[in-house]
Amino acid sequence: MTAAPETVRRSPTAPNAGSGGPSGYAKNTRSAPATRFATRLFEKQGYAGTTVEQIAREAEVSHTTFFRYFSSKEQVVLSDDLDDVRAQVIAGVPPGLNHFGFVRELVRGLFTAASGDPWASNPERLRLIHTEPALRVSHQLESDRAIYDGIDVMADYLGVDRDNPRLRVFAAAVGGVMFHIANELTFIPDDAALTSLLEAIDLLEEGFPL
Amino acid sequence: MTAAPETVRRSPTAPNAGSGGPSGYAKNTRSAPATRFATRLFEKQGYAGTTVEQIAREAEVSHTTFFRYFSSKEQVVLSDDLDDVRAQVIAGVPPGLNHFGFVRELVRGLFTAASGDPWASNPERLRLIHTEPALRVSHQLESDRAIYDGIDVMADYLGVDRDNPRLRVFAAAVGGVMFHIANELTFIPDDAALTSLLEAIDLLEEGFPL
DNA sequence: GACCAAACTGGTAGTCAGTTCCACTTTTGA
DNA sequence: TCAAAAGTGGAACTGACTACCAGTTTGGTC
Repeated sequence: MTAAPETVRRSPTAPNAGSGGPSGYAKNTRSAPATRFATRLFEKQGYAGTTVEQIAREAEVSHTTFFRYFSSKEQVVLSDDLDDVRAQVIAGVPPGLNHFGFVRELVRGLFTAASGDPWASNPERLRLIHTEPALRVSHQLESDRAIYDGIDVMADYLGVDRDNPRLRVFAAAVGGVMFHIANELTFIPDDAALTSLLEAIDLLEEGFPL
Repeated sequence: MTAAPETVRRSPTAPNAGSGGPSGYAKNTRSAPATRFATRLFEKQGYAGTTVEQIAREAEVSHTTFFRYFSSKEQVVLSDDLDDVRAQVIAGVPPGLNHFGFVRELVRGLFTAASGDPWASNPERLRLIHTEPALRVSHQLESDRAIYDGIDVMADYLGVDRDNPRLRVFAAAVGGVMFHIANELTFIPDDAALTSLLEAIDLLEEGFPL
């Protein structure tokens, strides 16, 4: 019955902000240092082999404080600060497209946003998400939530009912495909990766000839 | 560096087998009692509100023993004994179909198998998987693995390369769609549910007209 | 500059999942 | 019948995560 603790993202003044030199990541300014230390430790000792205690020690905070900034160990890796950018991308899709056009614009925009952000496209981060089951699972859950939100947005955009079963199945197919490709690619977000994503959407539109 | 503990499924003689009366589930005979007690407790106290300790006590085993039969708390809910049946279904798909035909047969067969198994189609079980984030996520991860295996099977069946990107994207789309529908439906596995699944495949084949 | 409330912090002391180790008992089968 | 194999429980541990609480820092305000 315990309420699921939502992703904590308070706005404290600065947990230890100065102690790590200039950040280098566009990530949340406050929690960036812990994130950087964590990534370094994971790289050296593996995800499971690194304790929250160690991360906290490196970042020179207590583990209590660590959990004030990240709702779980996983969130050090998963969380980014792209929510606003994502919202902008969604709002910026030009009107008049059909469902495939809408999705293509969305994919292009979100991809560009992610690859422009050093933390979101950090290769070690992506490797961890790809490799570590716990991370992969949570990441997938978050992606699912995003897709569910996306369905509503797309329904409004297209002027169809949010419960339209065809739309929902369409979104599920897109989601499945995007997620699959994101996991297949070693995921250095370059042009080739974007091309793969868009070609997959072409396949959907063509009804999957083999 | 700790190796991920694979889903434990030993074959012990009988952890407490007699103590619960005749099973009623087709589930693994040995672990069935614990499963049943667990389900009952989850129903009463919620998933998070029930400790492994309590389940073990109800089943009259130690918590050590509990973890010998289930690799995690989640597995009490998730695990089933349908692996053999699933393999039979896959092997039984008649030859000569194209990729859509193959998938339709597979869905039909797997659906029938699952709905014929009292534990796999147990409504409380499905409700828990649907409701509890941790369960939902692990379940999805397992399904992902199944789809990856399915890709290889389908590639062999169709006589195309296992790395064929079109095939892989196709499988991902099918997986996404099936999973979505399985989660949308309150999932009493009746004829209507099977129809929804098959109609979703039709949509894929038609290239998603809206 | 003194003062107060709000925001942050670290420490302690939990709970619970999951693992390891070991000694003991039961089952099995030659 | 007796030894190996399989199964079990207990104790002790690790690590994520929470609740509580007392102390410090910060940001206005007069």
